[in-house]
Amino acid sequence: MLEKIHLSIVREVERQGSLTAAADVLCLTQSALSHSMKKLEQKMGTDIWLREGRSLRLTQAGKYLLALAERLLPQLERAEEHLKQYAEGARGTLRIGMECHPCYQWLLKVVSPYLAEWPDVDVDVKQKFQFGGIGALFVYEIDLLVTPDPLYKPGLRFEPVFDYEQVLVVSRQHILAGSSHVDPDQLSEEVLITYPVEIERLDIYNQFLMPAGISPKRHRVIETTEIMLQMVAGGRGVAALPRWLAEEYAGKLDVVPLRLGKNGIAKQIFLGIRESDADIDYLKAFVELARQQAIA
Amino acid sequence: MLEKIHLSIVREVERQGSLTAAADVLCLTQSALSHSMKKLEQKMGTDIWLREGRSLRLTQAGKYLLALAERLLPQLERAEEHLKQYAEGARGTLRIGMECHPCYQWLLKVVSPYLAEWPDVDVDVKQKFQFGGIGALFVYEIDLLVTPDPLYKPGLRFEPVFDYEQVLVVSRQHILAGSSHVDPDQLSEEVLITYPVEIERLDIYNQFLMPAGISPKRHRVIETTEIMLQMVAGGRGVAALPRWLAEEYAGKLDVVPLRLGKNGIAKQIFLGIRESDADIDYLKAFVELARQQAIA
DNA sequence: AACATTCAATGAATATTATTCATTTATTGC
DNA sequence: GCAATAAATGAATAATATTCATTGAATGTT
Repeated sequence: MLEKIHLSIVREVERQGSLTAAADVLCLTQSALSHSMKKLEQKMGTDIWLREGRSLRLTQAGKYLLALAERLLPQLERAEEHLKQYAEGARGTLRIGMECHPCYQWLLKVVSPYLAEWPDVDVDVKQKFQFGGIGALFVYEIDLLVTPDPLYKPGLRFEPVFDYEQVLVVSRQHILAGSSHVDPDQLSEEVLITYPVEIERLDIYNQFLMPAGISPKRHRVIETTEIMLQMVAGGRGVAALPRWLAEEYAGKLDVVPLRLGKNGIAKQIFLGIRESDADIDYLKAFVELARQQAIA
Repeated sequence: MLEKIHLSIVREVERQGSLTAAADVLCLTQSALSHSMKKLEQKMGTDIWLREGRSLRLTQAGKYLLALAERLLPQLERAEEHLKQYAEGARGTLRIGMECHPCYQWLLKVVSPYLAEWPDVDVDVKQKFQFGGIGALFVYEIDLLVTPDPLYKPGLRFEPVFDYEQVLVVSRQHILAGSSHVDPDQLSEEVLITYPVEIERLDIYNQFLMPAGISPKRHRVIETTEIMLQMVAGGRGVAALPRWLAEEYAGKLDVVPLRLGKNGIAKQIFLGIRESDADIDYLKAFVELARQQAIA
């Protein structure tokens, strides 16, 4: 009744702007699409498009179908790929979602031994999700979520794999460089460099600056850790990063880590999976490996 | 390539136990199913079933397809119904999920004026979800979630609609009936009656008894509010319920509400929707009506 | 051990459905 | 007003799904 082809047509017409153009992409004729959709409209008893002049505008029903298509087609397409992977003897693809910028460096350390141990599993890392990491897990967009922000909900399972301290990184020439720790007000005249994330999600804001009612002089956003640390080393600002990351770079660049507040900011990284995937061997193995890597 | 029919076959074979039986249900012949699946297996290059004697056992690829089928087919089926509803001039079905037992009584008060105001919208209430209410929202199993437990995540939007106090309900003959409030230790010799929910999710446990290290003498589980209150009135135990609910029954049954602890337990009901649904008029209207009802 | 059943697979025949081709109609831009 | 573009339509055809009739293998029965 409602078939995959209908969803494909609705999606492609939306992308291409016309039946004719969509037909080209789908390797069919305009006539074929027209007939297919006409039949569907008749069966369902409702129009999908309003014929306005020589173009089509989605009806409410059509919009509904479009949303359905955008949601289901990727899952079907992925399924086909997945089946072909099985055919090649591969186990599948482990799709990892990252909700935590600096975790990327840590992840790399886990992924390389993992790939060696599981030659028939591919790893794919995604960083952008329409509905956030949790949503991506729920809708099977990813299989594993790396996040500092776990969520104990039915259907999902989170496990801490790594503890670390979030520290301030400053240039070795910085006035604060020798201090045992920094207080919030010492940052009021600094340029703070962070990853491009909503402010509320930054620990240095909600656990350090905000409680003290302090704002930095300026806030700069930078995508990559390397450049961020280059900037810090050059005295262009300060950044908040995991201590292990800061120490790794301390050899190469003129940067030093500083404790945030007297007690420091303690953080954890969690791995989240769907409960129903809990006994997939190659997934379990990844979590296990991550935990070991964290200890080493 | 991978079509709806393949998913239907995999699901139905699993349900019926054989190709032949599945064929009957699907109004096709055994041969048709065999040919269809064979073609898929050839295209994908992987078997879906292992032929064991005269029966079929799913391969790993097959299990994957089964999971996909169980996930996608309901959405496709729902879509067909939905389109037909559009055809009949109806607006659609508002599927409400409930994660909060006593909310049911409250919901009824909102639903009846809503149905009157929106004659072309159907309302459907669900209470059981494989992946919890949040999961159900994410996978389009429901459109609206009624819960005391909101979750501010991208893709979802929660809104408080109703404040109330959670109180202890006891029989009018109970020794505590005259007290201004109850303390945790006064429940150590009581039978506590609750809805069938995991203990950790009950406020009376995690906000009242557990912090004090107290357990009730016994814990009984009852599905319906009426029976629960009948039991309480009969002196068979005590229950924790919203104050407004308790007061509603106080006229009919010999029960009295008691504050839990000196300050009482304050609760809120939230309505959650998908962000992408935020401008669907009949959904907005429901949330609006719920808020008004709460004030009245 | 023989026989009847049950089930899936298979190849060829057939029915069904999807797609194209050739046109028509309507709209838009020039 | 004319060319260009887009969708719809009906008939012809191609593609495909489905059935029919049969086989072979496994299971159950006497």
